[in-house]
Amino acid sequence: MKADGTGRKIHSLIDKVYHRANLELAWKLVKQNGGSGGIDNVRIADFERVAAEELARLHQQLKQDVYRPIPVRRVNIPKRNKPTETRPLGIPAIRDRVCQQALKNRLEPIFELTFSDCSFGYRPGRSTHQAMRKIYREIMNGCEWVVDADLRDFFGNVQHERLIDMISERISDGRILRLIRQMLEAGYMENGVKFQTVSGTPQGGIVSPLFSNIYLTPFDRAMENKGYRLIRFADDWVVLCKSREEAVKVFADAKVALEALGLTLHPEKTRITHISADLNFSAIS
DNA sequence: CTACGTAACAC
RNA sequence: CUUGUGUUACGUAG
Repeated sequence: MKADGTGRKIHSLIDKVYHRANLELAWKLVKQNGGSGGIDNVRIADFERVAAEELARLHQQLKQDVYRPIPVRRVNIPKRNKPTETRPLGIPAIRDRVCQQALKNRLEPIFELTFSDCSFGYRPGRSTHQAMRKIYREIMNGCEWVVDADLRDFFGNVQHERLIDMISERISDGRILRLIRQMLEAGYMENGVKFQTVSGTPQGGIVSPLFSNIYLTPFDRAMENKGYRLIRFADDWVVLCKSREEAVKVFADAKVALEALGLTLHPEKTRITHISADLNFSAIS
């Protein structure tokens, strides 16, 4: 183990994680089969025995470096605001979710230290409320022009090689890096047909939100280095500007920074506004 | 602070 | 077999 090996090995983190997943599954099972008679103790005991076996197998596979994630199950759900459009979820198997949780537990404390102060999405101790407060503070400082932007299919366009490069700046354990690569390249299953994944990190994966912040941190830094007042929540970000001219420049610079990551702006959800309309992360469009 | 549960919000 | 992360509020038990 190298510099990042100060923490526990990933397979030693599995136990706690699995306990949670175990209970969650047991509960689903009870709800499915129980119905009238309440909790069926026999079924839970039976389930927990199988779960314990699965856990032991997972430990063993990770220790011996023979663990392979299976393709995620893809299901398209309608978007909240627009019922016509759908969003592809990639749902990993329970066993793989357990593994991802253990991975996240290990990666998060390391990468939290590298994240920018302007990043508010999916981060412990940070909320939309805090992001809003920062926006209002900048408006009070005289920033009346708002660049309001969204990335086109961000989760689907994460480039595997770039992401792994970024992770390897802090993680030198080759086993962990191989594990991440396998998760990214596991592919997906839709209507019983297997597809390969050339890019993207599955929406529904436990590590995906963390990956999204790792992937966009170079963008955060690039914008900060230009002196822009960026506030980012996942793939949704705003820059507060003192003039319309500055706002126009933000677009050009953002485009360049995003291009390096293989990302483009969503044209319909990206615009410049003046603070006459109200502003928040939900009512952006 | 931990564990179980409910609800809401963001993406 | 509609997922995930994060935040917040509340209830119960330590």
